[in-house]
Amino acid sequence: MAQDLELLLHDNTFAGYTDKQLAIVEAAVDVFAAKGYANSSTHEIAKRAGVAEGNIFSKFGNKRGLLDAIINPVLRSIFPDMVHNLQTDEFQRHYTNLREFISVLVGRRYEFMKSNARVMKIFIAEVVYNTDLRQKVVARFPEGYWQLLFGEFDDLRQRGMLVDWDNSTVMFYLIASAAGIIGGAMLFNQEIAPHTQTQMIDAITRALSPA
Amino acid sequence: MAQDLELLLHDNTFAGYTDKQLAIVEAAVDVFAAKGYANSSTHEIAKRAGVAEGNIFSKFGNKRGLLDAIINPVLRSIFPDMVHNLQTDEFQRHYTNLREFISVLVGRRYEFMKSNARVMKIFIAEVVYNTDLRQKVVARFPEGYWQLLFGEFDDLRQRGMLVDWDNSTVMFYLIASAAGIIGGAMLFNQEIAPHTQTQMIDAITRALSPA
Amino acid sequence: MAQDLELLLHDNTFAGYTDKQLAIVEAAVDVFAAKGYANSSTHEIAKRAGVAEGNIFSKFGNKRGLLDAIINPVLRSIFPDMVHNLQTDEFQRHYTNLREFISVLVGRRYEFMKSNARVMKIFIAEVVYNTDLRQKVVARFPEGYWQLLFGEFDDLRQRGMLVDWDNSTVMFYLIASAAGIIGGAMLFNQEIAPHTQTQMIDAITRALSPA
Amino acid sequence: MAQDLELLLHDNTFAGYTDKQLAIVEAAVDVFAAKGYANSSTHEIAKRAGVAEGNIFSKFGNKRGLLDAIINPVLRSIFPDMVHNLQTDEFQRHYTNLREFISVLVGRRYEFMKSNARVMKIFIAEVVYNTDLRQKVVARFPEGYWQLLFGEFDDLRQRGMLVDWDNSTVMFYLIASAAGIIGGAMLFNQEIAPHTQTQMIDAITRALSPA
DNA sequence: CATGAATGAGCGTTCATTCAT
DNA sequence: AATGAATGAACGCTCATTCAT
Repeated sequence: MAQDLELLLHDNTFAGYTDKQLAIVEAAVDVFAAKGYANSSTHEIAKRAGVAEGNIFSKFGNKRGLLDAIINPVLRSIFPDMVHNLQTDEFQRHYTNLREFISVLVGRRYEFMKSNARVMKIFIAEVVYNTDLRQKVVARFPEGYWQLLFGEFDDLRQRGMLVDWDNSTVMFYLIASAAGIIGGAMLFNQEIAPHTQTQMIDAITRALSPA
Repeated sequence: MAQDLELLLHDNTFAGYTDKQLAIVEAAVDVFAAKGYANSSTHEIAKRAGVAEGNIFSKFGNKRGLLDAIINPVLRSIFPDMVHNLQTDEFQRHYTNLREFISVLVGRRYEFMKSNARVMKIFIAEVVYNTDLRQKVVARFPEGYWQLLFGEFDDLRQRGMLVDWDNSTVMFYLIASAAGIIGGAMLFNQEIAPHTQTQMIDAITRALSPA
Repeated sequence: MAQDLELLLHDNTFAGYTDKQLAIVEAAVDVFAAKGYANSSTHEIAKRAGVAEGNIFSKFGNKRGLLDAIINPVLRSIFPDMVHNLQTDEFQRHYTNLREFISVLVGRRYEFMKSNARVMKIFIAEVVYNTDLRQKVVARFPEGYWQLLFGEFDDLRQRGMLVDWDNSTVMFYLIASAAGIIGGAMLFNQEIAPHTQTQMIDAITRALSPA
Repeated sequence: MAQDLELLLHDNTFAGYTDKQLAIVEAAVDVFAAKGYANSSTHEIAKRAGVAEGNIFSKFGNKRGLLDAIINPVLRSIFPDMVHNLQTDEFQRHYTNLREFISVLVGRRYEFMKSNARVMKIFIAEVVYNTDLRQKVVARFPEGYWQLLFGEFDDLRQRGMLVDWDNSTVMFYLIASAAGIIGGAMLFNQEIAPHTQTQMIDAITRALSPA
């Protein structure tokens, strides 16, 4: 939990929360991740948080509001406000090769997910049945982001370092295989050893290299 | 649904079902896939099936029994009884190269999943929170299966066609990336065009080829 | 069961019953006695009888009708049609002493109850909550019966063999203590050994003898 | 009801109950006694108590818990914790004759049952079908209790005041006939007039006196 | 007569939510 | 803000009863 909360606490969502309210969020993350949102009761969450059930509703309005309070920071964190990062972060530098590029993109996401496994599980379970949320995720990537990312692809391809596919197909393979690898590991509660991480990134790199 | 039922009807699980009982299964697949098992009510399923609610319980015992009736055929179909298939099927032939091997293994699963998208969604959602079911899936792969699969890996590796990793790491990448690709497509209700299928299999092949 | 049925079969209620219908009655006696009428299901009775559930309703109308078919013979048997017995049976002879009188009255009822333990249990449980049935029981004892019984009491009292109480009080003690003794034994599924039977009858005799 | 509650309120089981929770117990005693536990619905109990049905379950867990809350005080009251009462109460004094002894033992129970008729009815009906509860009743009489009671019997017998039977047979007659008398009275909702009480105790005394 | 699939009212129970304290 | 008793709609489920075969 400490890890999960560490992340959530960096989000301004939780500024001004009382100790009890934070305890509710902590407990909710535990319970939602263990049994799924629909199978969790506000009674159990309140008990685990050591507070009265009413507190959940005075702060979060309803059970759904509590879920949103957990999910929204994920939306903001894993898909950080791309507009602000455009000039900095992932695209400010020039990658000398495909492997370095993949390593940064995937590695960063893996670190995040590893540190926030329970919150991520809640988020993903919600995304599966929630079309609105799915569209919100897509909406977090503004036009400009794709331009920069695809620009990076184009650059690598011109230098003969990237397979000759549609940019969107490249992106799909990158996201899908990385998500499969990370999700698979999480499903069995296992970390990916550093050596294996290297192997995985090597493999994705080969996959996206020209034939 | 037509597609889903087509599959399920080939499974002997549904032999002897009355029309109403089949209608319940059809409706349940619809509702479970749309809202998740926990958020679905037997009342809604019965209404959609045009049937009295009691029928669900006289046939399936309880709500969970209805889920099992949907899930068990998946277990039998996507992970067929490997013990009996050892000499036949996927391992009877000799693959001339890695790509052919991957193409058969992955392609076959993709076809199945595409035809049974809703049932698969139900199955996967259940696996995430159900440790028992996860172990059942694992148990469907007996020792002998791994020996044959890994023997195939060893053979390909000796012929210089497979990356020099642990067999289990190879397998993990293969399953995880394929699952990510197929799951990602299903999440957005999209088929993978034949051309893209080729690209994906090419990519996985490169990923698992020696450096 | 054999014993219970032996009794019930002597009642003309069961004349013309098919084998299946008799099997239903047998099964119902078992189940009602074990779990109580309200906690027994027609499904279980039908299963135990090896017949389809519908048979219960085509023969007995409803579940209550099945209970009545079991209870009515008890009403007729344990409280036999007193009018017909007036000249015969219990009051035709002259008892030489109180003990002999009690021995016949109580002994006969005990034998009946021992042979029909399960049916009696069903009957008693029903009587507790069923005012109508209670009144039916009372109604089985016509005016003439009391006259004869109380006449017997008066006779014994005049001969100095019976306590100087109201006849109705004598009767109450007689019935209540005998019922308590027999019921207590049945509650723990135990027979009363012949030696103990003698002791009990001796005791009741002393209880009702003049001080 | 007032009477019943008077008793139950003296039991610490009901300390800390809210008004509504007490109303539930009151209503449950009414309904259970009138129709039997199995035929009573929580809906009816809640309605009669003027309370939402959910309150039953938040306080008592389930319907059975409500029955237990009614039954347990009976267990504690009618069969008080004998271990602690060994030196006091019924056995501390020396009875000068059998009648006095019976009068205390039976009279005390009769007073209790008369004041708690409905609760007793519920208790007895439950005992008939509940083997566990029957054993609990038996378990409330520890070894030491029997020793004292049988010691009292032995003492009376040596003084020529008690019939020459097994102690357990004496006890059985005592309990069974008293229970039959009290139960019979309760079955027809009638009190036993003081004069009749005297007669009954006299009768039991004679029954257990030497021939 | 016999069957058992089908029905649906009613049950015990859960739980998000409200609100007086 | 904090409490938890109270609420009642909705749930999964049971079971007496019906009826087409």
